[in-house]
Amino acid sequence: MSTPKLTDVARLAGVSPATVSRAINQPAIVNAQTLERIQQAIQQIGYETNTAGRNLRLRRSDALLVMISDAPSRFFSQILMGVEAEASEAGYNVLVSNTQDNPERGRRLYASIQQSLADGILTFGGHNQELGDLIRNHPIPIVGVNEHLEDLPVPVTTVNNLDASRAIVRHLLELGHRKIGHVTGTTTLSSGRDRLEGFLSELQQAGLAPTWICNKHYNVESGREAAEEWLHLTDRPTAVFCSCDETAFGFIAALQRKGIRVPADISVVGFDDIPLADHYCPALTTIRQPQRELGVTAVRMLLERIHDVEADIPNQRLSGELIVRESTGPPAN
Amino acid sequence: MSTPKLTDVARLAGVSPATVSRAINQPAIVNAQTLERIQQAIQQIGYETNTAGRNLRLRRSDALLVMISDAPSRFFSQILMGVEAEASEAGYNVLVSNTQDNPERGRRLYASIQQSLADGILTFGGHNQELGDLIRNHPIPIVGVNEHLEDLPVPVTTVNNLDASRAIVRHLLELGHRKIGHVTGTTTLSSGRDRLEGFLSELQQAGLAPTWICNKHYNVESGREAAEEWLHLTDRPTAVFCSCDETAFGFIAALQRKGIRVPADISVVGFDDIPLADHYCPALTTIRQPQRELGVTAVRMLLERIHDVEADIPNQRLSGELIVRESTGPPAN
DNA sequence: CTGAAAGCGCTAACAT
DNA sequence: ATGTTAGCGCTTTCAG
Repeated sequence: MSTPKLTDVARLAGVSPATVSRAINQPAIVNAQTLERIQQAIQQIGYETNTAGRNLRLRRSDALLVMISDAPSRFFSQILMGVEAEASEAGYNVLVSNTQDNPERGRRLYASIQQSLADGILTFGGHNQELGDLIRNHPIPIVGVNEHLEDLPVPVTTVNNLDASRAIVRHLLELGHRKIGHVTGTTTLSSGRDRLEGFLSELQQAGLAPTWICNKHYNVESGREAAEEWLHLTDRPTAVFCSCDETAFGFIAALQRKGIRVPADISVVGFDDIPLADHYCPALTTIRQPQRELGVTAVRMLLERIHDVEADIPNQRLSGELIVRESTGPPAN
Repeated sequence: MSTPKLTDVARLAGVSPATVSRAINQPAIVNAQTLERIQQAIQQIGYETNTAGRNLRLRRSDALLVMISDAPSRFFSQILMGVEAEASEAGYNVLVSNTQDNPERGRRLYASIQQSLADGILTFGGHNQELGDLIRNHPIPIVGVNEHLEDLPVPVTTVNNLDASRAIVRHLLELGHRKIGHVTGTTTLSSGRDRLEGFLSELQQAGLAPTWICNKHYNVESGREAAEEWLHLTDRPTAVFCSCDETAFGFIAALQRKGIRVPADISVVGFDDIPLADHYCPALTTIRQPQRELGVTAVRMLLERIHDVEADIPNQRLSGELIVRESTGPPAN
């Protein structure tokens, strides 16, 4: 005998299918004894609601779609755990898809919703033109994570990159540094721009100009490349804010290879606080991002959006925490 | 007007719904001109197949479920990318779920299949009793990744941990090391046991006994703890094989903090080849795991399994590659 | 090669 | 409080 269905439960419990459905979805409105009988029948027969049947009837999917880019290393999994936990809590499944870089992306996203493959979409990273056009024409439940989606009417959750970067600069200033540099992240992404802006504005507020701005991306290689540049600088900054931990590691490793000591010769700060940050040598001063919370928040916003696509949902800025470790100290002379 | 359905296309094209269905699913058997007309109608009206409707009818889901544990850092995302790519290629969606540590896991897994939420399951890491009982009673399409599922009749794809570990030991022997130690991974996992076994067997073959076995887990902290132990050893190994890169980093960092130089004072090897390995100081000698390929292979096996649950699918052992970098060298004296 | 009809499993009016 | 009825969108026999 194949998988039991609602009808089987109904027959066994001696009630109509509709009552079983009610017992499952609105137990409150069904007679206590009947409910009891139905629940026993469900147990006995091992009944499980068929998702396809329910979805077809309800015209929804109980699923959230997570769009990721091809570079999921940057604490993607941590955020995903938060997403999964919160979605699961709310009775949603999590679909993962990687068409981020596909030009056809916008159309496919929309299709996912339209064909009730997913009830809402979480998108990591930037966007492309197609997506923009699409969202403007057809409001679909969609929320951005980590990065702003330019001028699109899409609510977004991010860490407060501006404040965090300012805190870093303040920390370095307090240590006595006056010549401070920044290895940027990807500045086509809002996080990269915000971190740069925070860096610049706090410096400016202290009446200082940046000693060095090195335009790079969020990865280890960038750190190594930045180190090469730094070594050739005539006026070297005594402290450098790297836009993410990986970049900081690449930067530090390349410098150490040349005999430069951190923090004795140069102070280095990262951003993210990946697990390794605390165990590097030197342990890395950095910003702790609330990764899991980012995921949780994103899902909450998305669920609101699903509930009411037109709802005005404000962007959420979660605060990062400065973690001071060994990689920063007073300037050399 | 709401989302167009098959009927709308049919009406527009002046054919029956059945023909439209055929045009979509078996274009070959429908008249070329009719097909043309239907395709135009689809374009015009912007039709997308409704997944729930199709799934209900076909009693399947077009989805694969990925079960993950709460510790997804260990190159989880990389493998997931491989999974996503291959699944997507085959027309499947990827669901992510995190009930790994939940004792109710087995039941829920089975439910996922039964209620056609997913057509098959990919499970990362070990298993629990419930899952075992379940699989024995109800064969469901399920494939393991990275770790063997004990004595369960579940095909598994892993890197060849034995051979890789042997290659590491051989490399160290060739450098002249005779006192070699191993910081194990989690030995309740098959990968941890296999790496240990490979280590031991290759040493034995060289007529040597292990100088040091330190029982730990796959994380950075383990590396730090192992370093503490190493420092208190009276007979210190001149080379240590850490069961993963993160452990190696934690180990190296803790040693460097005490003024021990790698590889001058001690050689260290990792396992995995995470992006940072090449950019650490010293760059880490390690085993490169074919992460993406692991994901791809797992999906292929799972699809076979879905096609025929009883099919006899052999385990796949992918080979790892020894990458020699700076963290290993000849022994001190 | 195409159409008519039935039904996958479920839920929500509407009726009692 | 429960049953009856209809139908979500699709595919697939079975006829023609």
